[in-house]
Amino acid sequence: MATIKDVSRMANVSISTVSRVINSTAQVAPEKKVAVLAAMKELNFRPNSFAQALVSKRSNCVGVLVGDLCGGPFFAQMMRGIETVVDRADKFTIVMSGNHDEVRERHAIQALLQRQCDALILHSKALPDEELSELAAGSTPVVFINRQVPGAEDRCVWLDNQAGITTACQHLLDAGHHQIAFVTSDDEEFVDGQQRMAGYTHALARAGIEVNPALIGRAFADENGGYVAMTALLARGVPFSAVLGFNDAMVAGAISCLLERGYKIPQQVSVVGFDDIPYARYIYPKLTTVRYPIEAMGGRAAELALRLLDHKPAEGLTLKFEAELVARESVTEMA
Amino acid sequence: MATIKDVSRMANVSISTVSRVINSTAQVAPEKKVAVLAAMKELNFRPNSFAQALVSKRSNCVGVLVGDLCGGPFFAQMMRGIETVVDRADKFTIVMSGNHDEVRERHAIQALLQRQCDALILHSKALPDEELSELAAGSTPVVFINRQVPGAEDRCVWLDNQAGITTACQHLLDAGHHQIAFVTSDDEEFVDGQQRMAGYTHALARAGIEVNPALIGRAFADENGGYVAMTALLARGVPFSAVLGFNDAMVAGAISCLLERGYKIPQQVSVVGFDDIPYARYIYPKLTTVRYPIEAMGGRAAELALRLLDHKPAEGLTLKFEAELVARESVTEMA
DNA sequence: CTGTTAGCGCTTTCAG
DNA sequence: CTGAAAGCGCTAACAG
Repeated sequence: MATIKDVSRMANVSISTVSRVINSTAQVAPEKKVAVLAAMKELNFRPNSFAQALVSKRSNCVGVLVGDLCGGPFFAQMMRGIETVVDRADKFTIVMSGNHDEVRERHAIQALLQRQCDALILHSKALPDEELSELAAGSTPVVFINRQVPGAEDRCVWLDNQAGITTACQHLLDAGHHQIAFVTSDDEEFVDGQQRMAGYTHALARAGIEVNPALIGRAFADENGGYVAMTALLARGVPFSAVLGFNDAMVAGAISCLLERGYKIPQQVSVVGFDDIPYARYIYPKLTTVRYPIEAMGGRAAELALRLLDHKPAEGLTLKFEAELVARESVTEMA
Repeated sequence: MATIKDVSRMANVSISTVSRVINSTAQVAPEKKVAVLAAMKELNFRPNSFAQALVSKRSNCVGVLVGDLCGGPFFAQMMRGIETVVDRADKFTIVMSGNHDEVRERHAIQALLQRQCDALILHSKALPDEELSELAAGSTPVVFINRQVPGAEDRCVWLDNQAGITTACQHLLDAGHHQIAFVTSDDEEFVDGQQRMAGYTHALARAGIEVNPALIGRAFADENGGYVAMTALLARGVPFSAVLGFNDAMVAGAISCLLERGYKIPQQVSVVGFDDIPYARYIYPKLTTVRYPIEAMGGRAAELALRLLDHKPAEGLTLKFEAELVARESVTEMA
């Protein structure tokens, strides 16, 4: 790789001058500028980003902690949102997976910090609030996505889970359903789970319906879990005309289970999911769901991070997002 | 951030000694070692990776070019395979998306190179062979995944597409099907498409069946394309008892179309896909498909890259992979 | 075993 | 407008 020295030699100028044209950090005589540009092209020169980072104390990288890129399209979409805006700012994104594990999340954050990322965007599920707010107090700007860290509310981009489920549930209520089963996560510690449960309870309460515990199925929040939870629900024999799901994945599993047992969807049971994963429209029948605007949220988090690291004011950036209903074919009016 | 100097001062040793304990690059008196370790912990010292990279000419990063992390689980799984082995080697992975676009792929590779990645793993679809082999001839080790670059065969990790489709098709043939439709990509330039088409033709030929062009549906290789292609196929009115798909996504779309029109699957038409995406088992009915071992392939590519950058022999690493049949419920014997 | 020293490639004062 | 020079934090000879 050619260095700045090679360029300066070939262009017959000092390295400072080369540096100036690289960074347009000061005026340079047009003729010299031309010579430098020519030499750069000739030598196929690319400034060494490590040397730049070392001296300028800027890596031009924003580090991102995700759960698991393979767990579904969720994090991939989030990354797309982030990358789009980071890219536009001519910076890089560097990702690490925490796999929802405390030790690994901590390790990943350390690694990101050691790489001197200029800012961090964290989707941490496993780390305690204290640790996170301590991090937020450090010198590197940190923004949290999908989590409300006490004391760092102005750095948290989040979705109103409760309102989202309420929307979904209301849609079912509006269609005349009263016996609505809820298939949800079995992780009691999981804040999203609590909030969504609250949304379900809230919507029902508003409609004057009491929650029937027998209509709540819990399992791991993936397709298989949805299948398992639905199997258990069916075994209880308590009738229901609609199913609300913690997420589309669980709902896909639940639908599989229902279909296998000969239920007609939506004729016999209506179903609504949460997330609007890309496959939602290819599930049979096309899934009515509530859209998790994760890509937009990722973008917003990135904008916030960029503002913070530029010491620009971050006012005017909306941090709270809402899930909107996407009506497709898995819900029908009660007879 | 504390520097090596701070540590050396606190531990009353020279920076060289600190460097030695950091890298265990030479023996250090036990007492001093203890002192250094203590100081490092006390100061929460993390070596500046840019300084390390600058002087040692090693970034400990492997760069990866993917198509689009959001396009489905494919690249995410590939990344998981890669990250697992890169992580084990205590190195980092840095990803960029090329979005199957020539200009962006080129730009991403340049960016990766400028970041002085120690090695590159490329999933390039858009760049011409020449450009790729030129890259491979450069000083940074490059391995290609999912593409056979002439002259760099020992750096290409690939799937035998033709054999995979042949396997899938044979499964249908074995079940007694003779009229097998093929729903495939409409991109004639696309090598994978050509190879899979060849596999279809080959399997049929081997069974003494002539290919009927009216049984081939082409469209963009995603779910929507599958829907479109199937619609067109049905419109032609040529009977078929089974459908083979270019990938699971297309097949999901095709199934949607069939189901909508009241066809029973697999009773009236058997279906087999290609890829075994995670959702394959949640598609209704559970999809019989052929597994694309992309995670394993990613891992293999990473192993190869690691060997290359360590100048270790790469013999013994299998570069060619085969897709294996995963029989589920979307195929049935002909009456 | 240990300290001194010379850079890695680049940015940034500071004098001209 | 331009060049010289001083580092950024670290590793790797090279002498002790």
